Amino acid sequence: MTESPSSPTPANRKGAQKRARLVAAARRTVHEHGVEQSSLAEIAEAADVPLGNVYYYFKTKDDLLRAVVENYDGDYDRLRAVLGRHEDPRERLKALIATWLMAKERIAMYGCPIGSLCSELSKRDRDATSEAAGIVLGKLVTVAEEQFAALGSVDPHGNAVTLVAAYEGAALLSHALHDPQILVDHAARLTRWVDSLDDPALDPRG
Amino acid sequence: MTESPSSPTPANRKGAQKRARLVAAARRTVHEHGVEQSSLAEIAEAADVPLGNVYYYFKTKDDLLRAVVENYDGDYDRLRAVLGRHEDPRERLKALIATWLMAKERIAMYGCPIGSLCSELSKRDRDATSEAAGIVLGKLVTVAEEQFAALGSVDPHGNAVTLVAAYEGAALLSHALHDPQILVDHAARLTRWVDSLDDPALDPRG
Amino acid sequence: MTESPSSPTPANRKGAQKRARLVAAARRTVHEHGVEQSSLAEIAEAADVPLGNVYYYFKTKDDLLRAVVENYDGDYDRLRAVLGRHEDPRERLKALIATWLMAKERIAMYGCPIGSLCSELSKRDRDATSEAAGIVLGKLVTVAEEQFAALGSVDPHGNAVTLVAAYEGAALLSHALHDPQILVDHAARLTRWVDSLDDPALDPRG
Amino acid sequence: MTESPSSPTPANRKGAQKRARLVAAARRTVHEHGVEQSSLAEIAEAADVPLGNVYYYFKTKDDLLRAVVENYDGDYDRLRAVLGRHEDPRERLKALIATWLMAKERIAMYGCPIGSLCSELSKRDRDATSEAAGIVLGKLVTVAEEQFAALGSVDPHGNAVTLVAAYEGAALLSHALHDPQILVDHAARLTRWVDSLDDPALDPRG
DNA sequence: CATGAATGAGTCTTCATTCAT
DNA sequence: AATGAATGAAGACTCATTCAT
Repeated sequence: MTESPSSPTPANRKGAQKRARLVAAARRTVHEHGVEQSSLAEIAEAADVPLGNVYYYFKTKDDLLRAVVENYDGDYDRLRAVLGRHEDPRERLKALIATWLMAKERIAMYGCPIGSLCSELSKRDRDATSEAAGIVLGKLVTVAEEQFAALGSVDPHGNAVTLVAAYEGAALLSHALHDPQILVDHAARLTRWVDSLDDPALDPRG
Repeated sequence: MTESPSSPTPANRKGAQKRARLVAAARRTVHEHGVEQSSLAEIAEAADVPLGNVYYYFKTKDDLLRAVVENYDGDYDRLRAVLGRHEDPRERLKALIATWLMAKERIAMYGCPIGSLCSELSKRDRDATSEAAGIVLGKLVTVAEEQFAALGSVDPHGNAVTLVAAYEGAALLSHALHDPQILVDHAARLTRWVDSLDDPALDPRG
Repeated sequence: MTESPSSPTPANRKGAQKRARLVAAARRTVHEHGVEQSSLAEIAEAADVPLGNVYYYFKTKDDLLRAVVENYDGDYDRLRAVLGRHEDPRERLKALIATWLMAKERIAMYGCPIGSLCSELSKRDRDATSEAAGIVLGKLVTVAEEQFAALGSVDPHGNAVTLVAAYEGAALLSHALHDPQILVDHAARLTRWVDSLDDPALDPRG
Repeated sequence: MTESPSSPTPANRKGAQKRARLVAAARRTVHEHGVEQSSLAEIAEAADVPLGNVYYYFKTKDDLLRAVVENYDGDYDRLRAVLGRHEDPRERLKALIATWLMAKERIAMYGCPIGSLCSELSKRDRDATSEAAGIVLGKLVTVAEEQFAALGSVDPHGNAVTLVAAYEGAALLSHALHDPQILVDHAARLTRWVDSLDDPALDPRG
């Protein structure tokens, strides 16, 4: 074996599919049951892959978890594409908030996938893995920051952190209290905030 | 074994101490290493209690976790006492925010103890246990809500949820990005917000 | 759990017995089948201990192996006692050689237990463990060295190394060729050599 | 698959090369890491042969190990050629001893390749394989025996066994104690012994 | 009440070997 | 002949829980 097929070429179509299936199954299972509660056996079965075969694609469980994080990372490409449809940065921010709303049921049921992944991975030893999730969350901040900067915000980073923190907090509460409405209300509030941003006097960071 | 000594009388002082030591050790260990990473053996050792003896005080690991949650619940009594020192509800809210700041190092290192406990317990099977943590978080909302109500807020619950969510989100980001400053900044922002509340026109929920 | 019972006190007689049984079973199994071929399950069964219980006494397989090495180390106390029965160092050396002869059948069948353990452990990663066996072999050299020194040898260490090497080599050949006679012949040769030592002119190292 | 190409003809030059590469890689890996620690995947990668392809050349791992033993066996042809350069059998024996000295660093690091292979293979089930290594060691004895016979020794076989055992023992000790000097000293001692052989009175075998 | 010891199901991981193409 | 992929049987190790004393 030369190397684990981290980036499968079109040559091994079927292999790439299986790998993708494993990552998808892991992503779903980990979101629903948590990192420690998701055994490789369970993930393998969900992906319809024999347990022993998992190790052909991922050397360790941490390796698979890293692939899951990378998979979330890949979501940002799609997110940017969605945001790109809007000219106005304010609209882009509102579109970002809207994406959270779309997943409100799953979030209320299982929490924010990235937020809880960060939480759980940070409690694991392997450093590389636990850092990865934080980086992904950092990218979310960056995406928001770009919009705030385009809006001419005085403190784009601060605004972005505020926005993401508000979302993560709402997701956590919504999950803890089993109340999707919290997410809805928060999304509305954040949308209103974004709408008010052209008036610097109303910036809550002001 | 007749019954678990949930409320130890003065008769078994030593027993109560042991129980308290176990809960304290579990609280600390679980915060630092996570629920699944904290074995009963580890907790027992940290509490200096023989492993076999743990089961006299707690029938199962879930039982111990529930006691930890109750222990956090007990913190509210102390919190109310602290807040009670101030007449002005606005000062009380600011005192609440200040308590978060005091723990900023541990929070940046291990996350909000209650928030991450909620997250982790929700992924466990046993329903009773997983609910418990959410209730504690709900109480934090209630404490804040009381102050907002005293302030004459139009939507005290909404304000309270906003406040707690902002804190939990900031804690999560601060933890994920290893940056205590995020908590500091957020505390300042929230304090400013509370200060602005006497003018209903500035309520961001307005 | 405070600590693995590395040195069981008389208090836990039964536990100490079990531990000893495990070490004895491991010693036998490892000698006969080799380190890698001896699974903990096999050893546990040979010791009549449930597999899961093994880990109460030894945290890892390496830990158990280390105990086996220490067990061989303990043999030297008995060996010294045996040698102590003789006044003349020459007689002691001959007694040492005689002990090898007594085990000739097992040696021809499975090799020298210490020699092959050294060989096998050196191929394992964990340093502490692989060093241990070498130390035991070193002690055998030391025991011999003391006798050569008492004999007034010019190079007691060199003589001791020669003696032990001759034994280990004979054991290896005897094992590889399935011929206990090699050990017998070598023992005779070494005995003759020891007998000739009073005459320095005949020292082959001379 | 028709038959394993045990003796590859010029027709499949490339195949023969691959096979040779596999044996060489296995020989090196097995010497350094041991039989059980050397996985086929590791050997295949060291030989730059795809794992799946190994089984075209060797039906099983034991098969490959047998080829490694045969490869050591082939070394004797070269050894005889080297010894053949000397007329005097005494010189030949000294040349044999010199070959051991040349490898002293690797021997001190990993043990005698043949000796440890014998040790390890004898612990494996498959009889055919475990015998093979012993045979190779036996050939070494034979080579030495021929020289002793040519010298007119009274007990050429005994002398040969003594010589090889001395070497194997020295290799084992040198390896166990991480001391190449042991090999150097022993080589010197054995050389002196060989030099003294014309005088039967000095034969330590008496 | 206390506790050293036991238990057994479950988890990750490795690897020789086989198979489909 | 060649090879990427598959497979399944172990093996080491963990841990909540129970038991005997």
